[in-house]
Amino acid sequence: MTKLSIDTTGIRLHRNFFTRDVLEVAPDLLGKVLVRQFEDNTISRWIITETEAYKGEEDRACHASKGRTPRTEVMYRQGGYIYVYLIYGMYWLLNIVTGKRDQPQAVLIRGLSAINGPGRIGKQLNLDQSFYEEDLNTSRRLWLEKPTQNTHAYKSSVRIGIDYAPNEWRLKPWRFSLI
DNA sequence: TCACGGATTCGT
DNA sequence: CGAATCCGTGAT
Repeated sequence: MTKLSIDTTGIRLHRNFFTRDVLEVAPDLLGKVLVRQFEDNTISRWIITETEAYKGEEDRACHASKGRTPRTEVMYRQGGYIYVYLIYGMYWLLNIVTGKRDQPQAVLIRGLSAINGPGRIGKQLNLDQSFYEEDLNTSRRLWLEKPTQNTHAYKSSVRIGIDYAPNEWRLKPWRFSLI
């Protein structure tokens, strides 16, 4: 007798979800599921609880404000790629590229269920430079899923750690978190 | 080739 | 509040 199994995993989010404007995608990522398959094939899932939007060359808090460089190159691709970078020589921060091609945007994943702080996320997920430009559509080690039941309520506030940016950009309420 | 500073975190 | 820790960036 064959036993039927029910697939309880969510449905992977694909290109069209990420190719929208970052200010739509950043809050929409709240409640979605980040999935990491490690080297030993174990799979972990977390709910995204906090994000920040970085939008275009005009946004002085966005790395792309320095233009197209080897580091920011991936942000100019269409949505659905991973942008990781090392900060303070210690932490790999996880970003998701959004928007259409040549619209340099990304969402910083700032909080996950049970993991607070972007630096700790990179450590827990064991991220490194090899994740730069990882394709969320096809990757077997990192992707996102739409959960069977979603959460909606969230709040917005100002972004953190960007005191170097002029007030016009520093004060944008582009940080989103589940309530 | 060099100097600077950062989308952070932790301990004092 | 200061240290840890190192690479990308822009200037020399």
